[in-house]
Amino acid sequence: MKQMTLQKTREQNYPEWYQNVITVADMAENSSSPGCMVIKPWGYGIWERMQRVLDDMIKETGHDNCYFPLFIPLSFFQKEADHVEGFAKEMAIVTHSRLKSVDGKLTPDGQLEEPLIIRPTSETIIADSFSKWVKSYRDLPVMMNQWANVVRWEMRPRLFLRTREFLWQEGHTAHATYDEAEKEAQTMLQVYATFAREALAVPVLTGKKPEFDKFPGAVDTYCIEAMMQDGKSLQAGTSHFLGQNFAKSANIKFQSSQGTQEYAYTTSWGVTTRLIGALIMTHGDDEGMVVPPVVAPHQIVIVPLLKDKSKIDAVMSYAQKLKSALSSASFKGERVRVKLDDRQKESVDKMWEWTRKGAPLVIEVGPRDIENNALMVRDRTKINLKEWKEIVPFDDFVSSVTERLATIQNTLLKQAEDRLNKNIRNDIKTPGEFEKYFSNSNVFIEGDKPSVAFVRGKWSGDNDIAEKLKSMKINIRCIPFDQSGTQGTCLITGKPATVDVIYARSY
RNA sequence: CGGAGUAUAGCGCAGCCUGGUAGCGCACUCGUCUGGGGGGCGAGUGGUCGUGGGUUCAAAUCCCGCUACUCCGACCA
Repeated sequence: MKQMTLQKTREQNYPEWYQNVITVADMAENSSSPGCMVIKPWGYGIWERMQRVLDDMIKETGHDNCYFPLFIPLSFFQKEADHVEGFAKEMAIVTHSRLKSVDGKLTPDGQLEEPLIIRPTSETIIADSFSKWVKSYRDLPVMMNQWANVVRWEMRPRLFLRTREFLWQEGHTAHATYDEAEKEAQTMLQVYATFAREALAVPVLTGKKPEFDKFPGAVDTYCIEAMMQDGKSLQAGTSHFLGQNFAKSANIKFQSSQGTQEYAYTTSWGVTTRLIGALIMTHGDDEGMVVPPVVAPHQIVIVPLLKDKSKIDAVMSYAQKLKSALSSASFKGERVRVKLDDRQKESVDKMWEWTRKGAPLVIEVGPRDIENNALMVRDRTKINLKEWKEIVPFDDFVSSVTERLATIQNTLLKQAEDRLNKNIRNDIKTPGEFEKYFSNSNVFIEGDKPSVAFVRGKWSGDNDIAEKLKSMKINIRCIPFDQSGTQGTCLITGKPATVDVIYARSY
């Protein structure tokens, strides 16, 4: 008899299902500090894997890691008008430096001359350093990245998707020319798209944000957008071409080869722990989490069956033998990550725990397997099929493990890709059809299909449609790079239009 | 910050209307039988019922305030 661990399936209530997955996979929980999360080992392990893979890609493209302060003087934000306006409503501000006891109550004391902002993003403070480092065109480009935490005082937090404090990487670069900086912003967006696809098995659309939805202070904002299982869009990464805006406000100036003084062109780009949310909503199922092998902290979990006490030693040494046999196997250039779960728990419970956590392969080994020199292999992506469990000869498993992990990674990508491709409507040509399509105000899943997903259609380019979009609860997610160039009708205004955009509900 | 809801054991809930000294399922501990799709049987551990006040002989229960959380909106990665 199958027992449901999740309280809600995706079809019953998608937002609750999302929370349930995080709980049953033991990835994170709400902290007693309001709006903040505790990232637990399985969730943090996934983040560490993301960091490892992406960090290599960032370094391969010529960037170095460094670290800038958590505190940013308030005045720095005043230097860039759009920037301060964009972030003003969500800042945490340090105004005091100590506590004193007043009538037994601890009260802030030692007011600071100038308040400090806990960084919501680091453009201003990094630009300040860049201005000291850059004197000559020979000092350019400067290509930096930092892994850090940031704080944005969100009103309605949701684990991984929107929390007051979150972890991210933020890259910041400065260049001598417009073209070079623009190219850098594009390059890093492609790095993100490749990372999402190949490491996370999350296919994304790439494009540019419309003018009214840019990063505050940017000339252009590029983004990768992923489709969640409920058809909503999640911005999974952004890359900004900042032009000379921050260079001018922070005075990043250099002498050119012609001897003239010029302002640098800067970029910034980032991805966050929100990607873990993207992973859950892309691959999770009604049993829990499913983690793609590339980012799985443990790709293979060995669960020994130890109930027969007379055979504990034999089973454990057989499990150890398996673990060491696997240690020579590799996947995508890295040693295969194997966990032998020897905790004092019921083996069936351990098996289900790793299933809920989404470990790609769970291997059970027991007395029977020693006799047959075999193992029981469970492939997380086949949970609803008969082949979920499979008895495999020991040597066959060891020699096939790389291929098995590759198949799981590919299966997850293919599923996500199919969902993305099947749920982009290209055939909506008039405002009437468009309004009808999005008339369903609540997003939900029917069977395995979202009720409402993406529409690829025309936009006139008018920037004063924000109200109209808001009333329909949709956004222009991006202006895709691959434009068709065809003529058509703007789905919002009804005017003639040539620009293709992606319309969708979003997180 | 606006709208709605919730708050009782680690988790999910009942009890509240009609006040009388705390209950169920899962989890956890011990024993036992099981054993590769989430066990069975038996015995246990665990709660000043979110918080402050009021009514009452008596409050989880009735009244008032506060806080937190969840969902919907606005805002955002």
